[in-house]
Amino acid sequence: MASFTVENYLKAIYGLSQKQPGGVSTNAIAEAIGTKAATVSDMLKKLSANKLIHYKKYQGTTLTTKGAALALNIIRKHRLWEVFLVEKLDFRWDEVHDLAEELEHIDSDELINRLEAFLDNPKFDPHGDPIPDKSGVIHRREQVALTDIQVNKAGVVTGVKDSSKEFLQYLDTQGIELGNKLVIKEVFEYDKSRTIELDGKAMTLSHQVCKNLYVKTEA
Amino acid sequence: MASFTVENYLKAIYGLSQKQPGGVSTNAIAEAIGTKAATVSDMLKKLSANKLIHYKKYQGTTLTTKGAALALNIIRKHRLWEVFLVEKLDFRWDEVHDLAEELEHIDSDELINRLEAFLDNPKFDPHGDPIPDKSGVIHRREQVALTDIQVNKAGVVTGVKDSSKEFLQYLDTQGIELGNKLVIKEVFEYDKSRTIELDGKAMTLSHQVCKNLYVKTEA
DNA sequence: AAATAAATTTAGATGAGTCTAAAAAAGTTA
DNA sequence: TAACTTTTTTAGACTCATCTAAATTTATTT
Repeated sequence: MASFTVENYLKAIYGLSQKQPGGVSTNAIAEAIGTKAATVSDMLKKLSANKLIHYKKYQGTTLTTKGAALALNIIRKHRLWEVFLVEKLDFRWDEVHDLAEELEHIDSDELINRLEAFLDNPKFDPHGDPIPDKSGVIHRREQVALTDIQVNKAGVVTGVKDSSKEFLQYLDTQGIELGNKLVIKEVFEYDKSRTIELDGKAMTLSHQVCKNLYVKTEA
Repeated sequence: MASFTVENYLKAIYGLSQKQPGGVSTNAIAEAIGTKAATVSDMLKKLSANKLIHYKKYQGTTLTTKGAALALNIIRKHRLWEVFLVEKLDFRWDEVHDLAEELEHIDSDELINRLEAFLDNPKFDPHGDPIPDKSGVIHRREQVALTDIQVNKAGVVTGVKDSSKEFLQYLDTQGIELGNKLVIKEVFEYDKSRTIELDGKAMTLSHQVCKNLYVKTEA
């Protein structure tokens, strides 16, 4: 079995390669994991020897099929545990990340499959991120950032791009949560802020907020 | 926070000191943990330096108040997770030990307290072992081994002394589970086996089985 | 293209937890 | 009590994941 540490590297590489397709840089991994580039360099050699990544010195790295499968399984576990924490133990969506980071390393497919069934086979985690199925397949939702839809278009809040505690708590203060229906009422070119109507209430959201909020529009 | 390894040492020392009061020997710990005496010796020095155990070279060891509190918290987590696995995820009582060994190291009192509430504050785990409360207090049940009750006495099965997979599976084959009512019908002095009546069915249990089955008798 | 800057890798060291082999202490037996 | 056995500890070495400092490669700028 991959160690705790190896799992974290694979997860980090997966996450970074999603954000910016192409090889992932050593420095980026170091920053994501909170370690030094030298340490990452060492580890990349080891991961490569284990056929978990494709790696050529100075060239950046990508996951192999095997590495990606492991990463997806960790993400699957992370997201299912998050659902458990929110749905069953009443944690808030901004509280569950760190706990899920621990729980995701519990090593048992049987456990996670039963947990999935117990949770009624959820397809998305509390932040709207899709949960990979047993084979590692992710069904992505068609969703766009609030910045990408037109005035008078309506949509349903389906997820967040930034799932930091700070952003989630900000959304809470505004009463914005997954499933809310909203309509873009006006776009201010000056600062790219938008006014929206959410559950009948009007409010203004900054460009930064709109960039990080995903909605599904009706056709 | 105590490391995974330190937690396992404390748990092992706690368990061994319950079985045989007095100091716990280095060899016993080594066997319990599946490591070598030399390794344990090293670790005992470290635990002692951290004031988790009382330790004098060649003398055996006991937990300090601090060490015992940590051990009890781990046992609390272990047993609550076992309840979760059996009650919510439908694992059998012989399947949950190893998973709970992993889950018990998840580091969050908030998590475990919420889990406890979610499980309706169970007082015993699936093997009948008592669950320490938030302060580490264990409410022991008055129970005795089947070997210690007289012919014609009745009792309710409340726990097992041996919670090995093998013993639990044997009990399953005999249809014996926690909560069953039974009466001792006869004791054979020859091999100390007993015949009992359980849910109306007569059966014979060996001395070894009787030693490892706890019952609560009516007054 | 040469010089400079940034990113990456190598080299050598550290701490945690483990091991084997050997030494020392405690316990047992003749 | 002397000899032997068992238990425990010490000594020295190994692996994993990390670090800092220095060297190397790649990228950028003039």
